[in-house]
Parts: sequence; structure tokens; C-alpha cells
Amino acid sequence: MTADSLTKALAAAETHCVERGEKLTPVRKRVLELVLEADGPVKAYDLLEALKPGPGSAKPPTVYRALDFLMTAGLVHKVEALNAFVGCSHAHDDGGAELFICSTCGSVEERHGAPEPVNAPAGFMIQRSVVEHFGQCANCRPA
Amino acid sequence: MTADSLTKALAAAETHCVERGEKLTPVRKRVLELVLEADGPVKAYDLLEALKPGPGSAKPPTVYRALDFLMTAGLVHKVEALNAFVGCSHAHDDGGAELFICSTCGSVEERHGAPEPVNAPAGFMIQRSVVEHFGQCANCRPA
DNA sequence: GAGGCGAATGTTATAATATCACGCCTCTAG
DNA sequence: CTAGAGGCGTGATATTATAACATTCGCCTC
Repeated sequence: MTADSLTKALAAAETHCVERGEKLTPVRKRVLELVLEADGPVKAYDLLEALKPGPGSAKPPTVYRALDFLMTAGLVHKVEALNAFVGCSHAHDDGGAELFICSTCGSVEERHGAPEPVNAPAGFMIQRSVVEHFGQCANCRPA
Repeated sequence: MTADSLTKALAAAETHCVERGEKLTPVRKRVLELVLEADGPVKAYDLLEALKPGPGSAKPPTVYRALDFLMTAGLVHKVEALNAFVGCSHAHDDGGAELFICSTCGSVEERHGAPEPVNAPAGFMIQRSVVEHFGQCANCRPA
């Protein structure tokens, strides 16, 4: 992500939060910035490292609280199979995203509106879906 | 799962392993039994507790190695979003399963043959998919 | 049977991920 | 003012997972 589009994404995120009646505080904004800057999924403890130029500050709860907030706001997704997090420049309040993660270069593509599974057991009411596909993206795909 | 169908499932698992040229050793069999006995997803450290009636034995690597084996054999699936494991009485070598997990009663339904997502980015070659749906099963669904 | 190989397991330690509990600060409504 | 809520700092700890090395056992060969 370029510096320019990063700035725009942060501004959009701020707007998005305000519309929801929530605050994008400095800590939260900084975490979002770090996640968006990354090329691929980021680990919580890498964020933690990045957050502490100063000595004592930035303990685990700091980053986990920020990530919880950002996930609830739809600005960040957790990649469950990696215990890592990816940013989402175009915030969306619908819970579900479908992730395509390249195992080679680490890039993540996000899609929305995955069709309801036709296979669902009768009467099952889906509240939250985790859909993550791992493989090779077009660039990394072997010839 | 009834005691009877558990016995049958273990026998089937044994056959399945032999066909693959692998051994369902006592530790592996015991872990599979514990996973199948459980009503829902089981945590690795709960298995660990269950494995040690005796004193010293059963350290984390024991259960993780057994689980790795069983997952590779397709006898057990990991629920990534819960860091837990579910058994699969009908072994299948195709990697992918679609899981429907009831957040209320913990029951897990498994389906196969989820259609390839139509949304995949151009040229993306999927190697492994994680598909987990959380919600309420027909029994637990509020009226 | 002796020796050696490989797979599986035992054992010790530690890494990596995540949460709890408590207290302080700041803002704001009343 | 003051009381409550939200956000954050801080220390401790819980939970999940792996690394590294030693040991055992079956099997094959000589």
C-alpha cells in the first residue's frame, strides 16, 4: 500500500468509526496503520514490537484490545488458520469475508458476498462464517 | 456416539490407516477414541489431561503428534477458529471439509464437496480451504 | 544373534498466543 | 462537583504449540 492510499484509508476508517458512534483513538489508529502497511497477515506480537519504540509501554492487552475494536468495526480480519490479522481498507459491517491467501508471497485477497452454502444442515442458522483459502496466487503459481 | 459405533469407527480408522501404509498405534488410537467420544470440539490440553491416568507420561508433543497424524490421515479436523479438534468417523482423504458448529450445544456437522468459490481471484490455485460456520443448529435455534 | 536403521515415543524446556484483574485517567452528563 | 463509563497502563498468568534431544522398538541384513 502506498503512503498516499494509506492516509486515505486511515481517514476513511476514522469516518467509518464516527458513523458508528465510536472513536478511532491514537492507539487504535496506529495499530490499524501497522496492519495496513504490512504486505500480508501480521502477528499480534509483531504489532506489539512495532508499537514500542519507548520502553515500558505496549503490553499484550493494548494490541489485543485495539485489534478487537478494529475487528468489530470491520476494519481488520483475523486469519484464524494463521492466528494473524489482515487489514481491510474498504470497511464493511457485514461480518463475513472470504480470504484468499497466497502461501508463497503472503498476499491476501478479500472477497465478499460468498454464497450461502447449499450444504447446510436443515435448520442451521449461520451467525458467523470463517472462509479461508490457501494456495498460490496468479503471480506465484508454478508454470 | 454410542460405544458400539465408536468401536466400529475405530476399526474403520485402523483399516483406513493400513490401506495408507501407516500404523494406528495405541497412542494414536487412544487420542482418536477420545476425540470421537467427545460431544463437540476438543482442546488439545483436555486430551492431554484425559491421556494421563498414570503420572509422568503424556506431555504436549505426544498429543500434538497424534493429532497431526490423525489430521493427515483425514480422521480428525482442526477447528481453526476454536483451536480445537473434531473427529470424523467416515475418513476421507480429500483435504476439505465444511463444518457447521452450533455455538449453543457444541455439536458439529460436517459436509463435503463444498463448491469451488466462484469469487476466487483470477489464477488463484487453491490448495487448502478452511470453511467453518458458527451459529445455532436446528435443535438450539430460538423459536 | 549382532548391528544398524527408521519410525514412534518419551522428556525437558521454551516459544508463541491470548486473557484476567486491577487501577488510573479523562471525558461528559446530570 | 461528582459519579459513571470508556479507554488505557501494568503485572501476572493462562492457553496453545513447538524445538531439541534421548530412548525404545521392530525390522532388516549380515
